[in-house]
Amino acid sequence: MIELRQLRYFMALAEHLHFGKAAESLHITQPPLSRQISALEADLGVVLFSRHSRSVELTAAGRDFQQHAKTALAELDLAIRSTRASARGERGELRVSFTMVAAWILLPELLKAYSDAYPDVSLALNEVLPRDLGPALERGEADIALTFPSSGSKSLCYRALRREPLCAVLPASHPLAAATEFSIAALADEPFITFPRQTAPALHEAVMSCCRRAGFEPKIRLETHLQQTIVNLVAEGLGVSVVPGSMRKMRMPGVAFKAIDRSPPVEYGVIWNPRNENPCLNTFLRCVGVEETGDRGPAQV
Amino acid sequence: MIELRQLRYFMALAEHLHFGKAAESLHITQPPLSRQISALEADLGVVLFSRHSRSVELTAAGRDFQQHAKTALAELDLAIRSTRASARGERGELRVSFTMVAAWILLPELLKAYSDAYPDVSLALNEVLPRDLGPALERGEADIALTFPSSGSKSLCYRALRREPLCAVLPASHPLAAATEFSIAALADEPFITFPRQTAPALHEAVMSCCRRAGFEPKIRLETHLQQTIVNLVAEGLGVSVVPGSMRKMRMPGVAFKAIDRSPPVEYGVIWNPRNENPCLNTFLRCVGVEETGDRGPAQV
DNA sequence: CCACATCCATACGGAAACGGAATCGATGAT
DNA sequence: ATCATCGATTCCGTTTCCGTATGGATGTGG
Repeated sequence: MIELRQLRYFMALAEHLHFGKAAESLHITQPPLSRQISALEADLGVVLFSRHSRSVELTAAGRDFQQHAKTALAELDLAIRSTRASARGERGELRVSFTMVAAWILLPELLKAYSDAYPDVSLALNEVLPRDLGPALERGEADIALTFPSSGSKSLCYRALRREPLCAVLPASHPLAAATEFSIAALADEPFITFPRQTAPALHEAVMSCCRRAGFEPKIRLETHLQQTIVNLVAEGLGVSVVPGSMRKMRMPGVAFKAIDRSPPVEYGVIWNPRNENPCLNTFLRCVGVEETGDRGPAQV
Repeated sequence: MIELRQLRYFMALAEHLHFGKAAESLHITQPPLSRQISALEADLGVVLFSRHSRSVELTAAGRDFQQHAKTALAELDLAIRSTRASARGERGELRVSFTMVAAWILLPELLKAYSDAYPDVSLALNEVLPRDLGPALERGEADIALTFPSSGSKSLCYRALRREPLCAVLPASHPLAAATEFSIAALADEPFITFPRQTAPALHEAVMSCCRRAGFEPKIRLETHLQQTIVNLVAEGLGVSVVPGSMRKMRMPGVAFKAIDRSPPVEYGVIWNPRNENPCLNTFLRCVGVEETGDRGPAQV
């Protein structure tokens, strides 16, 4: 059976066309080289070199073998370097799941920084509902999720990356839309558009405490999952809402955003599965400033 | 240093994802397989398989390595098969030199038969003057020559393949052109266009003996090397000539070909260098019906 | 013409690598 | 709790490989 040693020896001899010189370049002596070349020729059943009295030269078949062996060895070298890069998380695939809200504030800058630092990692983006992030990470269908803190499984890790205040959103036609002074308490009697609690418990709690602090319990008229759908419905005049401040970036016509005094911060961050062995996950976490503690503790919710 | 054995073992394990089954498929026991995989991982500095309690699976880097290793092994297999084919003369390059005259009669059928039988041999055709055939073969610049017998070097081999009679060629405007009865003796006083003797001694001798048998010595007006140039000059009315019968195929307007009674045959064949190691030469010779006697005797001239 | 140098092939001995049998340790299954 | 499964480890006999020394063929220079 042919071995790589024989190929390496062959390539050296094909280059030097002299057993002594080739052996020297391989840091071995001449007899082993002679034997390995003979063994290779015997395995192939083909004479690769014609040994004349004063010269060694490649046969036609030898030149053919040299061509192919060169590409085979190059392919093998590529395999080694590529695999090492893969293991270092410098190449491969990272599957990023995110909710639309996170996309507005976190996604662009994080992905820009990461793909600049690791251009050989292909990014597979997938926007999902907040409630689907946890299961996707658990099942290994995604490597990292960008969203608010999740009350998901205890086996996932979470690190906060950004905080921002909430803001009220109301139809542009609403009397309060043009007011210079705004207090959330003014919305006490307005119909609210919110989302189911289990979709994003932390965000839901922030919205609720915002209202309670102003002394009222919101009257919920509609519930839908995605924040941008909420803004869309507000634009249609169906109600008002309280959403993360970065939703302003939507620049949706027909709505007005209003800052909320002493708004509780809503937090965004990354969630991942510590059992995930994708090396690109480590490079990503390092890139976004998460020091890997190595602990596999549960997510901080 | 990585060896092919490790790649083969790796591929088997990557396929079976079970050390016992993979070892069985390799006709070895499990311990050596474990060791070789470990050694491969150590050489790469990369963990290729994640061994869990009840399952073995490829890591991301392992999948990457599998991809590249597969193509590298395929390239190597291609190298082996291609090299063996090369050695059998089933692929490679055959450099065929020939004179124009041989091209009319020998070249098409021989090359058709050969390239049908050996489609992976690329043919490099090169038309040369007869006097250059021998040196080209001697210097290894050509593998085979199609021409008439050469008085060239004693180190070359020759085998006859075809014989044909000579024929006279004269301008269409010549009084003899339309004659039904023709004898070469009628050209005794015509200016002849021939070629230098050393260009093709055997053919030259045949032409001369043709005339002498008719009782005259040709009056040579012009000499040029190539037979078709001779026919061109005859068409211009510069003289007459005696050329191989297959020159009729030129269908040159302005000339008439006349059969010669009891013409001495002119012979065509192949010339090659017995020291030439190109395996395609052997397949070519076998293909055209030359049994290789293995003797390295001089050419039969 | 003969001694010599060059170069590849071959013979032999020690070292390293390999494969096989037995065993260990960990993990699920019954 | 017992057993079965599976990969890792240990130990040993065999094979393979490398290095030194030598052989054999060829070309060179005195």
